[in-house]
Order: sequence, then structure tokens, then C-alpha cells
Amino acid sequence: MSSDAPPAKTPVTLREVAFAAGVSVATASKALNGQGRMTAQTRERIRETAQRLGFRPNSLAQSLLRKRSFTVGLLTNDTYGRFSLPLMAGVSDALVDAGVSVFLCNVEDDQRLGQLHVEAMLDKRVDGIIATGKRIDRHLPVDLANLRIPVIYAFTQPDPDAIGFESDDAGGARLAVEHFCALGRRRIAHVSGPASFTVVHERARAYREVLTEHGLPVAEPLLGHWSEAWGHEAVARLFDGTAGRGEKPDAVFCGNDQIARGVIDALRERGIGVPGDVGVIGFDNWEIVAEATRPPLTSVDMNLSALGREAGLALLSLVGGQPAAPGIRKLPCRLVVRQSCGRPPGG
Amino acid sequence: MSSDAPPAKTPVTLREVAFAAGVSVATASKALNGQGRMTAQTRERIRETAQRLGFRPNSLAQSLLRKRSFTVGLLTNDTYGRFSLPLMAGVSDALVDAGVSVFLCNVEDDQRLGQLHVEAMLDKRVDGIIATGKRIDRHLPVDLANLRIPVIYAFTQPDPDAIGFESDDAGGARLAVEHFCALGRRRIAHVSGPASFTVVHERARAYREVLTEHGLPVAEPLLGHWSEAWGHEAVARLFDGTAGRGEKPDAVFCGNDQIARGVIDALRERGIGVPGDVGVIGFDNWEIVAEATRPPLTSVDMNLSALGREAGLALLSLVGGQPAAPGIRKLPCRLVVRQSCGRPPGG
DNA sequence: GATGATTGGGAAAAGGTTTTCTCAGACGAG
DNA sequence: CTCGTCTGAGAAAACCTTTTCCCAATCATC
Repeated sequence: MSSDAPPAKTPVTLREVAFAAGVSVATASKALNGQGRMTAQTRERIRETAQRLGFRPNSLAQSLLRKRSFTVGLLTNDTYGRFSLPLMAGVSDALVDAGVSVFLCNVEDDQRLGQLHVEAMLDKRVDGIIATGKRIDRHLPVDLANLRIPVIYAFTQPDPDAIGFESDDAGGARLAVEHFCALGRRRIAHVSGPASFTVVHERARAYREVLTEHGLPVAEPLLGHWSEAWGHEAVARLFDGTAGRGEKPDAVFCGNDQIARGVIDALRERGIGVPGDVGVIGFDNWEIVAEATRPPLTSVDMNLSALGREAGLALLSLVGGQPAAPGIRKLPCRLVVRQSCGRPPGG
Repeated sequence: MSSDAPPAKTPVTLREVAFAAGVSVATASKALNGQGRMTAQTRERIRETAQRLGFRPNSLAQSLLRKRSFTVGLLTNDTYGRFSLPLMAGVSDALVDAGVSVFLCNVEDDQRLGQLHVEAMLDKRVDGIIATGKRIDRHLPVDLANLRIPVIYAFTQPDPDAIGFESDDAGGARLAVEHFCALGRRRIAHVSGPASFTVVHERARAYREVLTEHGLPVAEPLLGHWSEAWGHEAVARLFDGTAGRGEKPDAVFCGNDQIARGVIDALRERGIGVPGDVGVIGFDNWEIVAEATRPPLTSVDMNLSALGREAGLALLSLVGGQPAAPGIRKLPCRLVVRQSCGRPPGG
């Protein structure tokens, strides 16, 4: 299967192939690239020689000539977070098929480091840059505005007139609340993260809209932190009051899975059944959390991997010279149904 | 601060700098690199011209000539996992200071994809490769044995005669158990993951050794899964038996933080106090879990970021031509003390 | 057999940089 | 004034591949 050429200590060049095949480098190049005119026999002989010698063209030389490096930079400030990983996997997945490699650059929140990385990427003649981050409403600490190479933003705030990909958080929230409605829940609460996050407001707006559309009572969303502890506290506020039982929520839509986990734990401690008495839906579909809750958590998935794929493909198309309109593209979320809100009547 | 040159549509070359400064490219090159002989005045004039024009040397051309690309490949099969991220951050951190960029390649567990990526990296003339993964006792699905460029393994099984960096899991386990001993705990249980993991045995061995050294009773470790659910079940086995209270554990050393979380939750459900009645230590120091347990979890940290740094530096030194002995280097873990086992008498 | 078209293949430039070699001029010593 | 040395700077090769242009030989046609 593998060639039985000895493991060369130094890569074999086109010149060597040409010499071994008794032709010029020009002819060898054309033979291997399917260009030029020559007898089928000559072409085949050169191909065989190249194969036998284990020839692989030097990308550096090719890039220098073609002014295209088949390389892109992926800029992120999300070192440890969990959002950028699926996104990066999607990007990588979209690009590997085109033979494009990805420079990973973590800029933290350091402007100096960001500048450093961008310049390094420019020096290495990347064909384009994808910028991604840990917050959809924050800009990376780098200036990518006048770069003469294409830039795509994904899950981070784009420059004006640039192209950005985001999850449709409002749509995701709709999915969750509609799901509750379809199950016959009537008093749906919303517990979310800090007001400083744009997505908190987008989801809250969708929450209100859906409830209004269904003629259900709209409770003011409870804003706090993205933590389990806040989930606990929110349950205390929602369920420990003196209101009659009929006025307590029968569903809680949470801003992320950690809050949802806190909510579920707190409900269980109070002897309130999930999903029997109260349904719970989370956001992010962080499997390791969603599957560890008891019962397993129904959650909104932002399809980050698909988002990364789209960003990668968009960049590829830009690099290829296809024009594309600036603006933000929102990609739909999906609801992953587990067992924390009961099953829909029909399902 | 920034040069007021207009944003060039095409990068400025050395030739243009030389022309603008009225010298040859050779002289320009030497001026900018501090080589050759020329009047200080000429050198300065060329430097200023380069600065003014925003000249940045084309790395591709440099690499082609120097046979050194200032680029390394980072191979991983840990797409979504949490181990490779801190590790990658460490690698990146060690390399960025040397002006080296990192190609991120996710090979999943796909041999074909691995081969593809390795060849792409070789074509792009990376100076070296770092292989990392999600399991310390599994080999990546790629063959890096006879590659003519340096390879370093980190948190994945190395080839024989290669250089690998690993966390000292046995040492980490010792830290945990010694900590319990220092606190006066006498009946220390061990709940860990599946027997198919090498680290499970290493940690269990260290656990037994420390207990023996202290003359304490050694209970057979409970092996199960890396999940919260298993933590619950393990507590049932340990605490629901008919043994007298004096014979039940007063400490549980867990194989990871999720198990530890399950253990703590299960103990609380039984009315057993943590850390009052039973101390709990986890492994991995996954902050998002360790800080969400009630009380916050003391845990062993594998220092993955440092591991990545060391791996990066080792590769750099190898690329620089420094010889290095093959073998596995174990890096120490550290114990992150929170509140799940009480404070040491002295502390 | 002369002319033109076609075929197979090579020479050379290009891409941007580094480095070695070379050379012209200046300068000092005799 | 001549010889040798030193200084400043340029020419050219090298890295490896692709592509354009060109040439010689073959073939078909009249």
C-alpha cells in the first residue's frame, strides 16, 4: 500500500523527480498538474516516478507563487470556555475538505497580543481570518477593519459592514416557550443571566412575545447570574412566596443549563416534582450538565458547530472571490427534548 | 503612533523599500536584518523607509529559503473535551513568544483524517508537531514515527523512543490522600472511573500506598464511571450498608469532579455533613463543577496548562537542534483546597 | 517537395527574501 | 606615484514551483 521508498531525510523536490524521469522540471510540473501537452506515456512515467520517490510539492513555494496560502487564521478570546470549541470544530470541518489549514490564535483579552497575532497571520499570508469569541455582544480586542483579506465574524460582535454569523437566540427562546405552551403549561417563568448580556434581553423579548401571542400571563424575567446558585435563589423567590399554589409557575425557562440545574435541584429540595409539577428548559445544551440533571434537561442548542461550518464556508467563498453582502446572519437553534418538561400531547 | 501610510491594497515588498531608499534589495535586506556592512546613515535611512511604507517581510519567502517556517502543528482528537483546551493554551502561550504560529488539527478518531492532516502539515513545512489527546493512555490514530521533524506528545500515549509529557496522577492522588490524613481522617474510601483507564489504576495504587504508609485500613476502590450518577450509587454502596457508624468512611477521594459532585449530593440527601462528617476530594479541578458543589470542592489540578507550556518549550528546543532524551516526563499535580474537607489543623 | 499546422517538450521568468561573492572607490603607507 | 587594504554596496544564486513563451520535429496538405 505505502511506497517502499526509504524515509527520505530531506523532502524530495520536483527537480529530483524531473531528473529521475529524464525530463525538465517544467514538464514534470505540468505532468503532475494535468497541464500542458505531452504523450500519455510521458505523463504516466513522471507520475510514477513522483509516486515512487514520495514527492509532495512544497506548499511554501506554491503559495509564494499563487499568492494563496490555503491557510486561514482563527482568532478567539475564549481560552477555556465551551462555546468556541464546537464552533472551532465546525470551522475546521468546513475547511479541511478544501485543503485549508487553520492557525489557532488565542488573544485572551489583550490588545497587544491580538495585534501581535494578527500581524503574524498577515506575515504568513493567511487567505482570510475568522474571528470568534466567548460573547456574542463583545468585540475582540483587535482591529480587523482594513485588512485587505476577507474576515468573517462568528459568535462575536462584527465590525460594521462586515459579515457575522450568530445564533438566533430569540428564535431559540421561542422554541422553548412554544414547547411549554404546546404541553399546556400556563404560568411560565423566565430565569436568566445578567442584564449586561444582549442575549438576555433578546430571549426575554421572545419570551414575552410568545406568552402574549398565547394570551398567557407575562411575568417579569428574573435576571441574575449564569450560575447554579442563582437558579437556587430564583426558585426561592418564585416558589417561597405567600401566593396561592395556583399562582406559582408550572414551567421555568432558564437562561442557561447551569441555572436550570440549580432550579431543578432547588425544586426537588422543596418536594416539587419535575416535570410533574413544573417543567424546566435550559439553554446551551451543554450535554455534560443537561444529562446529569435529574431528570435529564430539555435544552435549547445553539448549533454552534453548524455556525462554525457556515462561517468557514462563507470565508472560503469570499477567498474564492465570490462577493457577499455584509450583515449578520442568524442561524436557527434547535430544541433538544429530554425529560424535564414531560412529553408533548402528540409525542 | 501608527504610520500614516495609506492601507496598501497589496503588501509592500523589499524591492519597493529598496527602490524608495535608493539602494539594492540586498542592501535593504541587510540593513533590516542588522547584517552586512554599511554606513549607519544608510542603514537608518532604509529602516525609516521600511517603517514608513509599512514593510513586513513575507514569511513564505523567508521560510522557503531558511527551511524553517516558524509554524508547528497541534494534533488532537479531543474536539469537545475539556482537557485539551488548557493544554492548547499552554502550548500556544509557550510558542507565541518565539514567533511561532500553531496549526490546529482535529483528527477525531479517524485514521484517514489524521493522515490527511499530517500530510497537510508536512506539505506546509511545519517545524514540528505536538500530539495531544483526550486520554493519556490512548494513541492518536496517526503514525508520527519516522517524520524527519521533531514530535512531542502531551497528554496522549507517545511512540516508543519519543518524548511525552504527562501529569503525575499517582502524585496527585498522594496529595489528596495525604491531605485527608493530615486532617485526621482515618477511613478513606476511593471512588473512581472505569478500570479500562490506566490512570484509575495509578491513582488507586497511590491511594493504597499512602494508606499503608500511614497504617490506615485500605478499602478496595470502587470503580464505575466518570459520572455524577456513579457518585450517587457509590455513596449508596458505602453508606447504606448495615455496618456500624464507626466503620463508615469519613473521607472519599473521587476519581474526578463529577463523581465527587454526585457523592456530595448523595451525602447531603442522607443528612451526612460535608465536610463535618465526611471529607470529599475530587480530581481535575474543573472549576465550573468544583465551585458549584455545596460546599465548594477541594480537587487535584493536573496543571494542564503548564504541561502544554513544557511541551511547547520542549518542541522549540528540539527544533532549535538541542538534543533531548526520549522518555516520559511527569509533571506534578497540585491540590486546590476549597471547603469540602475542612481545614488542616495548622491552617 | 514545399508550406503550414500541430505536437512534445524545454528555457526562463516570476514570486520575495537571504547570503555569498565580487567590485569599485577611498585611504594609508612606503 | 604605486601598492595593498579596507569599506560600502551591488549582482547573482539559491529556495521550489508554476506558467508563459518558444523551438524543433513531425505530420498533413497541396
